[in-house]
Amino acid sequence: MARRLIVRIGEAAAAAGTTTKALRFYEERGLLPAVGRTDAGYRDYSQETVARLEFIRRSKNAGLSLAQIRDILEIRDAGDAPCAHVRLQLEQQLFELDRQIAELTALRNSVAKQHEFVAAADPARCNPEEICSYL
Amino acid sequence: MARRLIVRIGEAAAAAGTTTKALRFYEERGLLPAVGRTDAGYRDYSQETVARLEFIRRSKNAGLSLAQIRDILEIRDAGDAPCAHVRLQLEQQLFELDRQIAELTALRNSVAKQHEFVAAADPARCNPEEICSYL
DNA sequence: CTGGACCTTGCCCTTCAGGGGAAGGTCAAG
DNA sequence: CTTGACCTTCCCCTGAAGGGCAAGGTCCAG
Repeated sequence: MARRLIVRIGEAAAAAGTTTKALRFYEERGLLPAVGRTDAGYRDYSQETVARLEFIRRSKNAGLSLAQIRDILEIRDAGDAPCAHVRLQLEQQLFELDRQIAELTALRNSVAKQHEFVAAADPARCNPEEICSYL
Repeated sequence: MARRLIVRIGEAAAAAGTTTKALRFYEERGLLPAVGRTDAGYRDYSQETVARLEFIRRSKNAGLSLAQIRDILEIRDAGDAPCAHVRLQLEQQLFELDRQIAELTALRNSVAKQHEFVAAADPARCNPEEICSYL
């Protein structure tokens, strides 16, 4: 049986489209389990871990935080299907995104109004004591 | 002529609805000019500075950064009306807000789609090797 | 004259997801 | 044998806008 060559951190990082720094950081944050080591102390990643990195990348694309991703991974590691939890996370994420969008939109409208005023303004009528009357 | 009593930092902060820490920070960042001191070294704020703090608060409400606010203040301090610059800042701010809103909206739509899938999912059909097929 | 409320500077801490770089060990090729 | 490309841990830095706390000085009322 052809034992797989070891997968060093740089290789795993490149395969996952990220950096060695990120991989160590994920490990520290509990997203990657304690990984095997060579005699010299080099990390040796399995194919499984590489798949895990794929998952992490997809989750990040959905805007999940590392903490949220870690929670999902923990459920899967406990042997359960994380579907229900993932659904909850996505619901919260939707809620949060809606909140942020609403907040930014409100700010945008307010700023647009101020911009209208200042665009129509006569600098000579600005009161220096207010610094700028349109803000 | 009744000389005004000194306005200490705590008083000025309270009047502006902020904290002493913020006032020292603004000074350090160049938003407040070097302020008068009493013999004991206490800062003594003038009525002008309090008006300046009002302006800073209004600008922050428009989502401007301290750096942007400082630039506007510098123009006013140079003796010019900052209208044109303020208009430019507001335009950039609008542009930036639109960009952020578009980005969040795109993410929201993508997440909504994933949520739909996971909500209709059968946990038994989840492939453990992918962690979660819906992310 | 003493207590408490205020002020001063200076220093570290916070969130997030790593990045940069030092000091030192290891591995394969020439 | 050496060189260069890897790897290890450790520690500090980023950005925004301050917050918290310590050690010490000051002001005012009782």
